[in-house]
Amino acid sequence: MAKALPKFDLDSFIPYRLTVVAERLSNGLARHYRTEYNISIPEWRVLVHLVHSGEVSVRDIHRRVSLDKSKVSRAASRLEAEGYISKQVNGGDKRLLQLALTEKGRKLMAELIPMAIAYEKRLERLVAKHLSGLNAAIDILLEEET
Amino acid sequence: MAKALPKFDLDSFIPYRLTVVAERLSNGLARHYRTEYNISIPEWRVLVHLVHSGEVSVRDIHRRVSLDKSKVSRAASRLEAEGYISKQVNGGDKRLLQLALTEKGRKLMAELIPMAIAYEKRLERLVAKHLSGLNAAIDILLEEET
DNA sequence: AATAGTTCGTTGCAAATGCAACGATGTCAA
DNA sequence: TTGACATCGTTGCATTTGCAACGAACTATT
Repeated sequence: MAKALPKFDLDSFIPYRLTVVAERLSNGLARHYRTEYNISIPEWRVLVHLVHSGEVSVRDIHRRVSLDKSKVSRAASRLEAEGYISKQVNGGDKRLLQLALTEKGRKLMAELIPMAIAYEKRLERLVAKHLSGLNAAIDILLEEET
Repeated sequence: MAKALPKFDLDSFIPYRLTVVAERLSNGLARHYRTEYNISIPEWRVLVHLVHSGEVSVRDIHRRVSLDKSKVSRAASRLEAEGYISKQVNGGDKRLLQLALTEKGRKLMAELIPMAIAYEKRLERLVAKHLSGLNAAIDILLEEET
């Protein structure tokens, strides 16, 4: 006879639930700008960061938007190849890059951002009643190390 | 002159926030059972599903646990190679497999599940005040198609 | 019984990922 | 100045991923 294992329900397990819901939402949004603009999620994050941040290094982005620096580097290369951003070495510290949106990149974001905002508004309407609880919980979990 | 782009803050963007927090929590937990037992997240999900589900096909797990069927298939192969689960063809419908925990697998889960429960309790304590809002919001987002 | 269509699990493959190593550059102390 | 050490962005590489295609097995219609 096998001894009984502790009861455990994956469906109510917070890490699992968060992963599944995050995948759904990210894919839902990514579908929009992936199929129409051929932009991946790492690329999207880099672009977003550049919108309001002037000239910025790979390291800045890496720290700021939760992306491995190799991801940032590769995303930046693709974006530069597409003409959405410019890359140049910093005058002061030559190890650093200065990434910035090009005009083409700015035009792209002028389309993508409203789309993202609309998506977000829709989500917020959906969870309206529990939005503050959701955000408070996420904030707590994000502060917690590990 | 560049025209101003719409204001957009990634840090308050729900899909982004959920992705980051989900990654943190999953990695936090996975570190435990990856380094000590060499079990990946897909493997973990398969195992969990088998605990309370008797004999089950790849398709069942795929649908139940939000894993691509190729992921389930590969996870199952690894778990079988390690001796944690058994695989055999269903007598009735020979396309289907019957996956089941072995005794070794059951012993493994007798250690992993309490660890997961402890982790979850800790998370629940952290967000205690906002737990119901968090769960309600996730439920809503999960129901929503896309 | 034969055919067409569906579903099962596996596999091939291109792309993405995580991580460590690397060269180049910068910092700091002796 | 020199040398040891840290940091920047890139790259190499093994692993994982997502997706489509596949053979095998089942179903349904004729």
